[in-house]
Amino acid sequence: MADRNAANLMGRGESLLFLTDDQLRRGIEAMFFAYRGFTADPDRILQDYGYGRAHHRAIHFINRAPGTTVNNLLSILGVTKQSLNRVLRTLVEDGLVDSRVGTRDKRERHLFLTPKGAALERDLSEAQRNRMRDAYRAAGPEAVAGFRAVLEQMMDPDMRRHYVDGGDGQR
Amino acid sequence: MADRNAANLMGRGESLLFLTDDQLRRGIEAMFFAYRGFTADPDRILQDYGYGRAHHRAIHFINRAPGTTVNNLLSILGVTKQSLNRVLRTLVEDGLVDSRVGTRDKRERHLFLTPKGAALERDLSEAQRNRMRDAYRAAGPEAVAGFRAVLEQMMDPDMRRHYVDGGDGQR
DNA sequence: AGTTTATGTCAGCCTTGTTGACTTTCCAAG
DNA sequence: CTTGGAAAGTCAACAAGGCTGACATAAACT
Repeated sequence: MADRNAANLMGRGESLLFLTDDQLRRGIEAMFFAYRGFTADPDRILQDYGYGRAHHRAIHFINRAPGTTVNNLLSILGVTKQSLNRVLRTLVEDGLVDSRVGTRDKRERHLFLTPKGAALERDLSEAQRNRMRDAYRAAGPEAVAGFRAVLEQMMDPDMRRHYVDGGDGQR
Repeated sequence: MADRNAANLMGRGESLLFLTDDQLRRGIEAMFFAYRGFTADPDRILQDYGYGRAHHRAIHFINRAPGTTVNNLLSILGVTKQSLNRVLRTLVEDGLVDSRVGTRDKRERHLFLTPKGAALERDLSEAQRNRMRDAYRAAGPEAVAGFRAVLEQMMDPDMRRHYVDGGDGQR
């Protein structure tokens, strides 16, 4: 606690990186402010439908891995099944998600977006992609690799696997 | 909508960046998973105190700019005063935050961390800094610059000012 | 057949966001 | 010196989306 401005020499032979507390604080605040920007556009769209971020997340990952089970979704989203169920139920009721009983294991439900659900997904992801693309463009190509590298390190190790492979369908 | 895998040539003469929908999707998911990791450690600590993320955010920005007013905090946090007030009230009641009536303008309240509040702040920010430092180290120095550059672009423009300058105290 | 495990559902609670209505305190302009 | 408006705070009601606990059903394993 005495030497709060300790410098750090990186072992990669590339350059000197000063990880002062103030540098780290800026990184922390950058995450906070950027995440707000990141979710702002979808949030606006969702409001028109009476949905929230939880619905967006469910729709996103069902779209990425059609036919995924509820349990798989749970492990990705990191919420309780009760919490997810509430969101899923409204999406099924509103005809955005199709929930089909598993053939191999009838305990499971396989989830799919209906055409209506896929339409909303496109709206949401297009807005988010546009924001991401603009940020990438303004920051430049080298920045993108660094961005992804740091974020990947910031994840909990368990989550990294959901991130790297595209997420299984119904195997 | 026909050409979903459109390639993008960056105008910087540096390199070719392929911003496919899949590349952008990975960036989006990286943000989602990384933000969870980013908040996981503080969330655990806060639970012991019966506080939530809203308390953390208030404590963080009061620490960064001691003597800041409620209104300034509102513009940084982007919530309603009723929402912030509830959080602030519990922090004052619990003796973590000191709310002093302004001398120049007695309508304003200037906010400070008490020693007890500063202690919790250190706990929280130390955990978060450790996570950030580890991620930086593993990703390497070049990555850090890119990380910060992309995040800065992802913020809403209004927020960038709170990010760049350290945040005013009582001017 | 009976127990255990996996999965999904229902009910109720908490935090933290929202809006709306209102009061108090104060500064500053007419 | 009065009045208009900004800053701060309060109360009430509500919604989203976390949580835990209790429970139902299907499948799997003795």
